[in-house]
Amino acid sequence: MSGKVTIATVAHHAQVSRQTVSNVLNSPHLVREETRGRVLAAIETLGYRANQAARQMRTGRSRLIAVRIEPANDGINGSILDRFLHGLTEAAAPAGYRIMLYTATGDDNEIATYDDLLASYDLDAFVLTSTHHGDARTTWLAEHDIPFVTFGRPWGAPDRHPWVDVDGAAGTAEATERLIAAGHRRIGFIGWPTGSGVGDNRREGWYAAMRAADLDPSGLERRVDDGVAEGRRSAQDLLAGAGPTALVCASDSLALGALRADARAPVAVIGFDDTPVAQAISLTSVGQPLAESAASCVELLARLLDGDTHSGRPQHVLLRPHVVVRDSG
Amino acid sequence: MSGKVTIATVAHHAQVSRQTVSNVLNSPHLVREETRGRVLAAIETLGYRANQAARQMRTGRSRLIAVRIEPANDGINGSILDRFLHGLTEAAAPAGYRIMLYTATGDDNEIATYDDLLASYDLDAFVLTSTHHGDARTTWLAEHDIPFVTFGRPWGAPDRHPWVDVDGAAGTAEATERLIAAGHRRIGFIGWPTGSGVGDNRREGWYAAMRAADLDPSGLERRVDDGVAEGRRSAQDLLAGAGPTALVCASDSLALGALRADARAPVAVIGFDDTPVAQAISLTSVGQPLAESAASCVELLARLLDGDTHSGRPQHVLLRPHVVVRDSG
DNA sequence: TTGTATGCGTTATCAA
DNA sequence: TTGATAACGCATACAA
Repeated sequence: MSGKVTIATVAHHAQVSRQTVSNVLNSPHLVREETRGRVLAAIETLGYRANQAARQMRTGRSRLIAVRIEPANDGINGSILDRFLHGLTEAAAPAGYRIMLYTATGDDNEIATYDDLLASYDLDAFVLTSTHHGDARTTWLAEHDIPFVTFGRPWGAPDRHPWVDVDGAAGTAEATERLIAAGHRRIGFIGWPTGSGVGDNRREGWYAAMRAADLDPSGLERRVDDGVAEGRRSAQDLLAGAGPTALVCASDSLALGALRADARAPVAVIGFDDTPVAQAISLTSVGQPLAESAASCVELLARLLDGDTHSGRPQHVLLRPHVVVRDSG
Repeated sequence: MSGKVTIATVAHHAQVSRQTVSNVLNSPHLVREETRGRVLAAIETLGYRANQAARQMRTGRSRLIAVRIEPANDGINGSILDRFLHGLTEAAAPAGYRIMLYTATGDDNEIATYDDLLASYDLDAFVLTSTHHGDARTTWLAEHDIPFVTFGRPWGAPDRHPWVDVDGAAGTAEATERLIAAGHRRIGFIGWPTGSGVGDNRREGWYAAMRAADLDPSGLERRVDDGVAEGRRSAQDLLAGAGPTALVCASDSLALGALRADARAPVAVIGFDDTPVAQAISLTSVGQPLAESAASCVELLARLLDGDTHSGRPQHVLLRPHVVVRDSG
C-alpha cells in the first residue's frame, strides 16, 4: 500500500515526466487539462503527498508555525491557552500549516529558542501570546525579519506587526450594560493594578458603560492582584463601603472570590474569561472568542507568508467577546 | 551575523572537509581528537545547527513527535491535557525532539491524519492520549510499524505497546486512607458507570482501602455520568441513605457537586485530577504527576527510536498520583 | 505544453 | 583518519 510514493512514482504512473507532476502541483495553469487530470488521478490513486522536507530544501519554507506552550501557571486562567492552541491547530491545517510547540522561561530564553528553532527547522512563523510592555521578543523577531503575529496588542508600543486581540473593554461594557438593564445602579469593578494593558482595558469598559448610563462609578472600584482571596477581600471592602449590588470582575478568580464575599448579601457577579471554573460554579463570565482569534492569527500569517503582504488589508484584528450568561448575574 | 551556516561553512572555517564535520557530529569516535576540537570550536563560533530537513532527507527521521490536541471538551477536566502537553514539550527538547500538534474527530479521522502526517512530515512517533476499549488507533499504528506510546493503559486489550499511566486506584486508596486516618468510618464513593477502565480503576482503590481497614463499603457507592449536577444528586442520595461522613469522587466535577449537596451537613470531599477548579475552590484532590508522565512517554519513545528497543527495560510505566490537601478533606 | 539538468544540506559509501 | 562522491525528493531555470 505504501512504500514511499514520490513524485517519480506518480510521473511513472501517469506516463509523464517528474516535472509535469511538479507543475500540476505548483503551477497547474502550465499543464494541459487532460494531462493534469491524468496526473491528479494518479496522485489520488497512489495517495501521494509531497514530502515536506524535500520541498523545504528547495523553497526554504517549512509550513511550520511555532507557538509557545506555557505551564498552566495560575491554573484558573491558564486553560485559555489550551483552547487557543486547539483553534490554532485546527485553523492551520486546512491552510497547509502545522503547529510546533516550544517552551521557554523568560523573554531572553525565548529569543534563544527562536534562533534554535529557526536554524534547525526553518520555521515559517511564530505566534506570540501574552504580550507585555517592552516585549523584547517582538523587537527581535522584527529585526530579524521573521514573520509573526501576536495574540494580544502591543501594549504601549507602536504596532508595527500584525496582531489579533479581544476587545476586553467591549466585554466588560457588555457585562455592565447587562447588569444595568437588569436594574442595577451601583455596579462595582474589581480589577488588576493599573499598568497592565489588559487590565486597564477591561476596566475601561466598565467605566465607560457606567458613564454612558449616567451612573457614578466613583468609590465602586478596587484594583488588586489576581486571586480568589483578593477578590473576596475587595468585594467585602466594596460592600462595606459604597455597597454595590453587582460586581464586574477582570477575571474569574476575582469573581469567584467576590461571589463568596458575604453569603447574606448576595450580589450579582460577572467574571472574565469563561474558564472551566466559571462553568463549574455557574458563574456568568465574559467569554473570549478563542477559536476565532486563533483562526484570525492563522489568516494574518498565511497572508504574510503567501507574499500577499501589500494587499492593504488590515493587519490588526480586534474581536468582540461576549457574556456567557449563567446563574451569577 | 547569520546568513545560513551550513556544514560547508563549518568545514571551511575548521579547514577540514564537509564529511569530517558530519563525522564529528554523528560518529565522533572516527575523528582525531585534535581535529574534533577544531571542528567543535568552529561550530560554536559560527553558531551552526544542523538543518533538520536535509538531515531528514538522508536519514528518514524527522525528530518530530505528534500529539493530538483535543478541544477542552468538558472544560473542567480538559485542562489536564494542557499540563501534559507542556511536560511533553519540555521533556522532548533536551532529547532532540519537537512536538507537533494535530486535531482529529474520532478514531477513523485520526488514523487518516496519521497517514497524512507520516507522508508529509515523516513523523518519528505519536503519543496517544485517552485510550479506550477497542482503540482502532493503536491497532493501525502497530500494523504499520509506527513507533508510539500511549498515555493511558490499553484497557481490556493485550498491552503490546509501550504505555505510561497513572495508578488511579493508588490515588483513591490514598484519599480513602487519609479520610480513615482522620477518623471517618463511613466513606462513600461517587464514580462513573461501570465499564470505563479509568473509572473502574479509581473505584477499586476506594473499595480496597475500605476493606483493608475492615470497613463495610456496601451501600456507600454511586455510579453516574460525570458532572457537577450528577455529583450533587449522588451525594444527596448517599447522605439520605447510608449517611457517609466523607466522600471520595472520581473527578473534581463530581466532587464539586458533592460539596454542595447539603450546606447543613458538611462532609469531607476529595476529588480527582487536581484541576484548576479544585485549586479555585480549595478542594482536596488527587493530583496526577503529569510532567513526570510526559517525561516517561518521551523516555520510552526515545528508547524506541534510538534503536534501544531490545534492552529489556520495561515498556510500561505506572506512576503514583498524590493527594493534594486543601480545605475540603 | 512537456522534458532535462541542477542544487538545496545532509549522511552513507567508498576510496585515499 | 580523512576526503570525494552519490543520493534523499522536490522545484526552478531553461531547452525542446
